[in-house]
Amino acid sequence: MSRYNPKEAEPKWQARWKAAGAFTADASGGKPKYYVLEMFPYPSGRIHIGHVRNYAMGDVIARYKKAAGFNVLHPMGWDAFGMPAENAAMQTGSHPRDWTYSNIDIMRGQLKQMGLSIDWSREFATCDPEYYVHQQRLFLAFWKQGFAYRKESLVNWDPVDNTVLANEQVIDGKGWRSGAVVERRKLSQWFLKITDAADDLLAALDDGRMAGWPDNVRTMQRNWIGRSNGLAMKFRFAAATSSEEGADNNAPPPEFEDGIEIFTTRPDTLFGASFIAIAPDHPLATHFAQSDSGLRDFISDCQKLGTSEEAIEKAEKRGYKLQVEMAHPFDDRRLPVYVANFVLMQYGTGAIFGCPSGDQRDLDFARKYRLAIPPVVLPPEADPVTFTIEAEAYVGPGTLFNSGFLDGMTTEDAIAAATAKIEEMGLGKEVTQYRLRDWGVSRQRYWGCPIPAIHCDKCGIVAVPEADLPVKLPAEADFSEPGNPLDRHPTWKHVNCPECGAKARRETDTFDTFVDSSWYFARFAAPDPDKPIDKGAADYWLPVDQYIGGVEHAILHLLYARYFTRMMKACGYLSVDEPFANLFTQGMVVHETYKNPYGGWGPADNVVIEKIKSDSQLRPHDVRTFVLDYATGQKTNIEVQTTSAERLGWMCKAVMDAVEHEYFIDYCEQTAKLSAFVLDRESGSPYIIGPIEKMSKSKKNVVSPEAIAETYGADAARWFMLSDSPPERDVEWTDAGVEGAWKLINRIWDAVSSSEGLLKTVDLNNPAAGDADKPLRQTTHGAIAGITDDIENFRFNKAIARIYEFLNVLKSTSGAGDWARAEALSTLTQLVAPFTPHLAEECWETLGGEGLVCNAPWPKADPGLLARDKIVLGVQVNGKRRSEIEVAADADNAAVEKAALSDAGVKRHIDGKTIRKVVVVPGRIVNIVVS
RNA sequence: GCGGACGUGGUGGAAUUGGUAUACACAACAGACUUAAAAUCUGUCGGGAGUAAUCCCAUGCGGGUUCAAGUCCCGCCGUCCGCACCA
Repeated sequence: MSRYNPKEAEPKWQARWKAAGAFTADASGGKPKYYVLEMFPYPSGRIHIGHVRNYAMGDVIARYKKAAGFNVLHPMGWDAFGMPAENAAMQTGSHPRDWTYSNIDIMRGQLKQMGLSIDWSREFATCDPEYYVHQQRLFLAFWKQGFAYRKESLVNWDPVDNTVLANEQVIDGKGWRSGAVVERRKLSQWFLKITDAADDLLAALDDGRMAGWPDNVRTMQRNWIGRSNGLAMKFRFAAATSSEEGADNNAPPPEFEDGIEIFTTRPDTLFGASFIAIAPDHPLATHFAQSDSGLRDFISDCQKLGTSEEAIEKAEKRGYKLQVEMAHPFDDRRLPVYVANFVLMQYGTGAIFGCPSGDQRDLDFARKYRLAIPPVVLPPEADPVTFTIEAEAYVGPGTLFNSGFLDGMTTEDAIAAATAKIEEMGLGKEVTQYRLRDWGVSRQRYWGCPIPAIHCDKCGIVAVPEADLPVKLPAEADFSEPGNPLDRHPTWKHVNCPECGAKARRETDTFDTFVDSSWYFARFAAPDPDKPIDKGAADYWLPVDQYIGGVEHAILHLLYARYFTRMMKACGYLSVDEPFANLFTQGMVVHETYKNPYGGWGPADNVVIEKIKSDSQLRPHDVRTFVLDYATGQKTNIEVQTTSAERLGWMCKAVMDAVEHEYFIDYCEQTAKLSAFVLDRESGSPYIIGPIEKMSKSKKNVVSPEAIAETYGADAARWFMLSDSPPERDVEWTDAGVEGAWKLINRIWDAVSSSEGLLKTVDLNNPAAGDADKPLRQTTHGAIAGITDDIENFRFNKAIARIYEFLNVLKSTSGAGDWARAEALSTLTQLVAPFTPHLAEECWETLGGEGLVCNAPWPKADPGLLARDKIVLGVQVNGKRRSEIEVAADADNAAVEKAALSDAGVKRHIDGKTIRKVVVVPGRIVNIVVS
C-alpha cells in the first residue's frame, strides 16, 4: 500500500480542476446562485497563515455550496494600493508598481498552491488602470449626484518631513520617521456624504436587511453611527463686570454675539452646569487666542496630540480658562468658559456645558479646576439630604432635585420639559445628531487612484471629462523624499482646463484605499470592459451571500462598502441596498513575538526555543523571574512588561546568566510573562518572548504556510488551520499540531486505499444492507447530518472533530458488509472534500467514484438512521449527577421517573430522605430533589 | 477614555444554547512492533482522598437567580480588536 504523496497529488488535481473548468462561475442552468467572498488581501509580500485560515474557510463554504447544487461565484483579487508600497519605494528605491505586482505574483502562486476553488478568470488588482478607471467613473457620477464635496479638515503634519502622516505614523505625538512633534494642519480635501445615509445605514441594521450579520458587528456599527437626539442651545455671554480689566479684548467676535451653541443629550441636568467647554479648534478659541499667548500655547499643546480620537480621549483632561463668562439660562449664575482638550470639534457643535455630577469626564475636570459640583439627579431610593457625589458621577436615571422648575420630575420628563423651555426662550431646539462624520477620501500620496478633478483658476474645480479617463498615475515619480510625489512631479499635474482651456492643475490627491475596497465585490460579480458594472450580471450575483473577513474591519470597511452600495444604487449601477447578506468575522492568527535586547524584533520562523529550566508542566505565566545576588541573597524581580531597549537588554542578560546558574525561576501567583527565550538559529542571539500579537510583517511574527505545504501539503495546512479553534476566535499559531493533521490525512488514505475500486463493485443507489450494517450506517448518516449542520453554521472545528469520530468508528468496525463500507467510505471522502480537497479527489479516484468529487452532489442523511431507540439519561440528586439510566427513547415521564428512583446508584442517595420533587426533562436529565 | 468581544485540563478546545462539564485533537507518559530510529497500533492522562466501590473540589475572581449555572443577572480582574490617513 502506497503512502499518500501530496507533492504529486496536489499539483495533479489542481491541474485537473483547471482543465475541467470546475470553478469557473456559471450563471446558467437555473440553479440558485451563491456568491462566496473573502476579504481580498493586501499584497504585502507573502501569504501568511492568517490568510490561509481566511481563504480555507471561504473555500469550505464554496465547495460545500457547489456540492449542494448552487452556481457558485468565488473570486479573488488584490487590494493593491496603499502606503507600504510607497514606504518600500522610499526605503529601497523600487517603484511601488513593481513592488506591488511582484508581490502579487508571489502571493498568487502561494494561493494557487493551497488548492482553493477560485475562479481565477475574474482576478484583478485595484491598482490596475482597468479597475481604477471605473472607480473614477463612479466618483464622477457620485460627484454629479452631489455625494462628493470639498471642505477643510485636519491632518497630522510632520513639520520636518513636510508631509501628512497617517495616525499609525504618529507615535507618542511624534512623526515616526523624523521624530518631530506633529502639528495639526488644515487642508482642503474631498469628502463623501456618508452622513446623508446615516439614517438608512442605521435602519438597515435592525429591519431585517442585515439579518445575516453577527450581532456584535451590528452593535459596533450602531454605536459608531451614534444617532442621538438632543438639544442644540445657545448660552449667552454674561455682561462683563466692572472689575474686569481689558474687557475690550474679551469681546466675542460678531458671529458669536448671541452666544455659544452647545449640544447636549441631557438638558435635564442644566441646573447642574458649572462650566462651558469648547474644543481647542473651536473658532471662538481661535479668536481669543489672537490676544492671549497663554491660550495659544495651550491650543498648540492640544494639537500636539495629533488627530486621532484615541489619543485625544486618553490624554489627561486639561482646560484653559477664558476671560469671558456665560449666563445660565434659568438662573443668575455665571459659568466660566474653558477651552478643553477633551471636547471634540467634529462632534455636535464643538462645545458642551459641563455637569460634573452627571458625567465622569466633567466631574474629573471640575475636581481638577475646583468647580462646583451641584447634584441634580437623585438616584432611585437615595436620600436627597445625604446624597453626594464622590469619586463617581451618577449617569443613570432618577428624579430631579436642586433644579428649579424641574424638581421632582423623572429624567425623561425633565429632558422634555427643559427642551421645551429652552425652545420657548428662543435659545435652541431639539436636533438629531450623529457621531458619524463624513468620509474624507483624500490622501496626499502617489500610490492610490487619482481623483479625477482639475483645479482651474477661472472655472474652479472641474471634473475630468469621461473621454479623458482614466487619469493614470505617472509612470515615474520621485520617491526619494517624503511628501506627495504627485504634487512635486515636474509635468503630471499641469493640464489645460477642460472647460476654458486655460492652464490648470490636476488634483494631486489620490483616493483612500477604502474606496478601492468599497465596490470590488460588485466588479468581481459583473465585470464589463466599458462600464464599472454589468447590471444584468450584478443583478444575478449580488448581494454577496457569504462575506468572510477579520473583525478588525467590522466598522470602517464594512460601513463604507454599505454606503458605496447605496450610492451605486442611486446612480443606477446596482439594485441592492446591502452588499453582504451574510457576514462572518473570523478571528486572527496570532503568534508570539520575539524582541532582542535592543528593542528590535526577531524572526518567528528562524528561532530555536530554549525553555528556561522548568519542571515538566511549567506554564508561561506561572513563572516569575528574578536575579539572585549571591552576596546578600537578595532577589530582584525582573520586570517584563517594558519596551525600553536598555531594560530589555538587561533582562536578556539576566536571563542568560540565570540559565547558567539555574537560580532564577520561582513559581509565583503573580502574573509574569517571561518564562522562556529563543535563540536566533543563525546568529545565536537571544530574544525575549514578547506578547502574542496579530501577525504582522513589522513584528516579524509571521509564519509562512509555504514551509508547511512543502512538508505536509496544502491539505494538511488547510486542515490544521480549521481544526481545534472556533473560526471566530483568535488562534495562536504553534508548530505542534500540523503533524496531527498530517497523521489524519494518512489515516484517511489508509482507510480508503485498502478498498480500491470498492465503489465499482456495489450500487450505492440500491441499498443492500442488513442488520449487521446498521451501527455503521447510523454512524455514517449521523456524520452527514452533523457535519452538514456544522459547515452551514461555520463550526469547522466541530465538523473536524466529527470527522475524527466518524473515522475512529469506521476503523474499529468489523461486522459491516461491503455495501455499508462503500457507503461509509464514499461519504467520508465527500465530507472531507471541502477541507482536504486534493486528498478527497485521490480517495475518490481510488474508490472508483465517478468523475471529480468536487462535482459530486453532497450526501443526504437518512432521517430513519438518525433516530435512536434507547437513550442514556443522567440522574441527579439535588443537582449532583449520581447515576445514569438507559430508557427507551419514547418512554414517558412516569416510566423515566420510575426507572430513576429504582436505580441502585440513585437509591443510595435518596434512602431515608424525603423526596420533594422529581424533575424529568425528556431526553435530557432527571433531577430528584430530596431533603 | 469610548465601543465590541473573549476567559473551561499541560495545550487548542467541546458542552445539543439553562439539563450527565472536560467530546475531538495536540503534548506527555507507558506498552506492542523493530537490530535501531521513524512511522503505526494499544493504553493512561483536571486536582485531591481511598485497595476499591465511591466521595470531595474544579469552567478568571466575588456575589445572586434556579430543582439544575461554563451558560442567565450584578460587581470586579485579565487579554484581544476598533477608534475615522494601516489594510
